[in-house]
Amino acid sequence: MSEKAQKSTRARWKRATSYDVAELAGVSQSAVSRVFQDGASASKQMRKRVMAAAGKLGYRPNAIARGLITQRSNMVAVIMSQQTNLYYPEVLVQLTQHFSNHRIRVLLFTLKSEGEIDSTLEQVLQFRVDGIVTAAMLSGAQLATVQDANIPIVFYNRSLPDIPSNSVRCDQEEGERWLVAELFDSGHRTFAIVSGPEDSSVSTERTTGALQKLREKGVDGVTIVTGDYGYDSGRAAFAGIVDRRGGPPDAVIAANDVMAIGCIDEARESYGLDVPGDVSIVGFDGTGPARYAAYDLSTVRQPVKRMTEAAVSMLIDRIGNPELSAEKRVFSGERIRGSSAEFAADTD
Amino acid sequence: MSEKAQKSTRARWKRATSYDVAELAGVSQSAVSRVFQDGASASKQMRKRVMAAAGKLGYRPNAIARGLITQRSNMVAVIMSQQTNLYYPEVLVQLTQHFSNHRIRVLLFTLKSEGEIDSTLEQVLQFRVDGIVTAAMLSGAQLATVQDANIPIVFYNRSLPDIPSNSVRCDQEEGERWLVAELFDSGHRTFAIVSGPEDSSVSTERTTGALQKLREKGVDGVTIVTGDYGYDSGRAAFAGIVDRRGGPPDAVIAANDVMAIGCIDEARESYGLDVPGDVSIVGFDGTGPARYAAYDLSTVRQPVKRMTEAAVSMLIDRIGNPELSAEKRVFSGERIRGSSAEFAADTD
DNA sequence: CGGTGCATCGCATTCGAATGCAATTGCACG
DNA sequence: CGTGCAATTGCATTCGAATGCGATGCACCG
Repeated sequence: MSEKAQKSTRARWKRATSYDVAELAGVSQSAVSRVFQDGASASKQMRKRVMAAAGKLGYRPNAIARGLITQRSNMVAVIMSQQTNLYYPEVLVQLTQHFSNHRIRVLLFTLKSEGEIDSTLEQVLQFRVDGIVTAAMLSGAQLATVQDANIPIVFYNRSLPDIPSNSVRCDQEEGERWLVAELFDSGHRTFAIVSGPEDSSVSTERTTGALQKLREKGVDGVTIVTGDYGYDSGRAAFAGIVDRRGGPPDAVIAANDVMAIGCIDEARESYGLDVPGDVSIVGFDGTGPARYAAYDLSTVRQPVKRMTEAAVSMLIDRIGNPELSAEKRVFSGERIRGSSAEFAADTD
Repeated sequence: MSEKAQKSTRARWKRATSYDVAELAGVSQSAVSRVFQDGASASKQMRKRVMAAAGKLGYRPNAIARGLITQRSNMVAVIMSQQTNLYYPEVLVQLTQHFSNHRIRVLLFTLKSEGEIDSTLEQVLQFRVDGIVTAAMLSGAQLATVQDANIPIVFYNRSLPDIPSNSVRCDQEEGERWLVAELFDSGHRTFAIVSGPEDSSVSTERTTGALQKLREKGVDGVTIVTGDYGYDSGRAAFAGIVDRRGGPPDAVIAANDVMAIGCIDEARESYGLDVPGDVSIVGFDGTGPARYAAYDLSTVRQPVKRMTEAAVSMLIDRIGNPELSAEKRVFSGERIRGSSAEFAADTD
């Protein structure tokens, strides 16, 4: 299996090409090409001869060369902001899995900051990917660039309002409205919000949803502090809230689970508060740690599996037929009732 | 920016090529090619003319075609088992970042099971990647296949003993020895181990390291149960341990942080035990949740940043010079002393 | 036995950019 | 103003596989 010197002894090793295989098998290059294709016509004995020669030479079709002639790279770009990826590794894995079922590979692009998008997009376009899934926001001009290049694109968990584009997302606002309603109905009256980074559209939506319902319920005086989705920023945020209000609110609505956990730890450790006895804290995402017994968060779980499936099939449909009109798919999150639901019993 | 009909009105849209740009600019295709290269010679005015024409046509060099002629795809494959990726999303992000600094892109391959490696490897080879980083184990034959194809490969957190190959890893055994020593020296005498899946080489190494030190200290009667690196399996494992022993041991050594957390929750919730008062539980990895105040794990943090940097530079060196001999780099983990260190004070 | 049709195969061309070599230009200097 | 050298530029070829078209072979039918 590991025999080396097949051609020149020392000269730079060259990989076998379809011509080499053809020569050894005594057939034409076209024949070799056809044997390695799915729907191509080749006789049984031809297959056998070619495969034998190919095996002997360790030949493998060159996907690069194939892509050049077929105009299909069989690669899609997945663009993720650093944050997104850290909190939803699951998304990336699932996308990759689903694409691979269609014999499509994922070329990964991560962004340190939003400013990198332009240069990243340039790279994406150069690699002639067949499509794009982006979990980072694009400007209208950037989207236009992609569309000019005729590359199908699907937005994951974000969408450009009023611009025809494909997107798959979880209804963040609805989820927050539900969380707030639960809290209010179980007796909570004073609220604080820990939002994500300013430039996170997901965070903006969540905050909007929460405020909507709070206004509807007639709650005002809501304290809002900003975090960065990280644990430490959650702890800092809770301290900031207590500081600004001169005491803890009835409930804290964090933009994600990790910050919610940070808030809980800070409340318990630094302020000696009972959670959820003295203060209720809710998160969002429904990722692993939300289930840990020490926290048992009320949260909203995104249906990642169905969302990624949807994104993949939407993209693949559009790769096959670029004329398909734009479509936006919105999924409801799954409501997870954790310990904060006990608040009512404790206080009423 | 978004003007469409540049050529034929309805006919299938074709992307601009270097020939189109050359024609519009009134120069040769070679000139265009050279303008879009780094070290190529082209006069200032040539650059201006070409760039103007390119801008007008929305031209972008085709990385696929370039790869065909230069024999460099500027892509590397990263292979991860599903598990690895879920617990170290950080690794993937960092690898991608570092590679991108060298203008190299990551083509991602994830494995549902070990059985998929052969077909995956076939894909990897077809895409003519310039190199491979694998966080999944390869058999000797599989490694030979890759080496026959002359593709540099670096193993991440695993290595084939006695086979010359490049690897970067964290010294799992050393880390476990340290954890065990700490536990023993602070008075713990009875132990249990929660290992990872059978086919995880990382788990095997960790268990080995722990058993080494335990034997050295003269401890026997160690209960070993198997988990799958997940939270629930951690909880189940702790229950299994208590069941098999007829009571809790002084300390539990989990193969990763998540299972350690599962053990803690089970100990506290289902058995009413005080952790770390009644039983100490340690993990491994030093990922986010280990720091949460409710757990405050003693663990070993892998120096992910330095490890990924090392993997990337090792691979890039070997892409540039395939003759470089094999090298194995081993990093010590960072010892993190959590609450289990308090055990001594509580019991002595 | 001649004719018809289908499956199979080879030839030649194509995809888009890089590059060795030769031709040309530009410039400095004597 | 001629010579020499270096920087530019164009020409032609190359990378490796896919594919339209024509040629061949074979089976089957009347």
